[in-house]
Amino acid sequence: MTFDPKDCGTCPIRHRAVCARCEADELETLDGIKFYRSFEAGQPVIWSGDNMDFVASVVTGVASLSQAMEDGRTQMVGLLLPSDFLGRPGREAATYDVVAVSNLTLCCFRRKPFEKIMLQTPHIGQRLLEMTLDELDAAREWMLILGRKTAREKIASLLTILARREASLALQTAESGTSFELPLTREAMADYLGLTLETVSRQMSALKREGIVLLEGKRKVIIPDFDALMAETGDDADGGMVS
Amino acid sequence: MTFDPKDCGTCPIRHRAVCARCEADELETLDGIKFYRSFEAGQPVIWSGDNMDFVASVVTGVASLSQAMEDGRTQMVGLLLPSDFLGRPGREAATYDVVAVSNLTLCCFRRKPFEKIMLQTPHIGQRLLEMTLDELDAAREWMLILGRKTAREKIASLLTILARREASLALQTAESGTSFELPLTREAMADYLGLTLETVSRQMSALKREGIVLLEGKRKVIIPDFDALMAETGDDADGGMVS
DNA sequence: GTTGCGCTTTGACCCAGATCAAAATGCGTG
DNA sequence: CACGCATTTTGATCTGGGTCAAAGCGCAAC
Repeated sequence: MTFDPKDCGTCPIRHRAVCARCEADELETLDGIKFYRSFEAGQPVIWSGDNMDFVASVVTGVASLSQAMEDGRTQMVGLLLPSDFLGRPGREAATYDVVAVSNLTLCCFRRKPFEKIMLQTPHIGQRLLEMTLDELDAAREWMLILGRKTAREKIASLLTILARREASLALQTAESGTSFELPLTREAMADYLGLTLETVSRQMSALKREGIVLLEGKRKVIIPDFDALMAETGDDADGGMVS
Repeated sequence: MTFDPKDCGTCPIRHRAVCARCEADELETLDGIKFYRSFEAGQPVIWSGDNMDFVASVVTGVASLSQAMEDGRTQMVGLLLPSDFLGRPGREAATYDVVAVSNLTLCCFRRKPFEKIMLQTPHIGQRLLEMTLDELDAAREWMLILGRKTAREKIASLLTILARREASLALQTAESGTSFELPLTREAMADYLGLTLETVSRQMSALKREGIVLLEGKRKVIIPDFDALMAETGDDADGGMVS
């Protein structure tokens, strides 16, 4: 449960180019209230309705936010990768179920002190606004996927989103085919896309059969021709996608 | 095209209880760069990709944000009622198609000056963060609707959302049955819910037939028993919904 | 090795909602 | 009032993805 503080180098609320003036104070103050928590794949981080006395930033691993209906239907509504922010300043209770999709490390800040620091350091609020607006754009892209795309387009869209996000993290751009770790089970993919796991499996098999994606082991996805995958998403050829 | 400045009393970025200190300046400065624009029902406000040199707040009427695929499939991704905010500080181009769903009046601020004022008045940024987080919660609720609900549940959910939002605007709480203006065509409802307009029509007819909603004219919706409608949404009986 | 268990794949069938088509309902206009 | 046009309703049929069921496929533990 102990980590090198530099692990939190990804912490996005610190990434500010401007105003070196208060930068030092800010880091210092945030450092004073931060602590790390780790979760194993599959473990719950918090349940909807629980008291949530911290906010956090993902250091490593993947977490999901999801909403469940009482009959068991589940929809994932957020997928948090390293540098993503979890929690809402000013809110007492968690609004969603948060689960560690893979092994997960969070850099947490106790909520009350964090809110106080936010008032003193406009930067943090500004940065948080940026991030929230980006998340909102991503949510809206996701709404198009859920509402209007076919199962095949949904799968292709998810794969391009994951490929892009992992690529931007590990700034290895694709030259001879992109590849990335698929951290999601079939069921998690289904919950992301509003499908059943059987349909996800069938469409993955179809894409594999057609050579649009290759699977290595069960986790590694290889995309020999990214444009060919893009063509299956239903989006414009150019970068019509947000984020 | 001229409006009484107090029309903008709904302008949400001014609603701040705290800090009377800079309140005066803020209002003054914002007033200096604001102007009004009106649109008739059906008119486009801006197309995705267009240069957007303003941000705005809805004064009266309803606007929609939507995304279209090149084959014509359309998904609404935002529905703006009075007091909602339109546009993104720091972004040059519009990301979505914005259409006036009903007659619409916007209180606009030129983007560049607005961004400058934002830097000077942390309030505005804080308020905008609040609003954006609320919108994100709404978007996530919407994702559950799109991904997991049946057509009937989708319709019921939309009606409760509209009833609630209109009620909160015109603080007339329901005593003997709620009622509200339905500003959306069947097609707009379909685009909101990821359905076809035929399915929307059929489900509306079914709810009408069963007495769960009454229609007066073509715009007025009466809900004799709000709980009965709620029971059709698939959500928990208690206020499990956000916003 | 083999047993057990969770995850994934594949198959057979079904149904909610899409699609295609036509009629009905408004409603502004000459 | 009758015409034209957009919107909505209703009907008939089709189909993509859901549902139910049964194998496969690792892989960790013994």
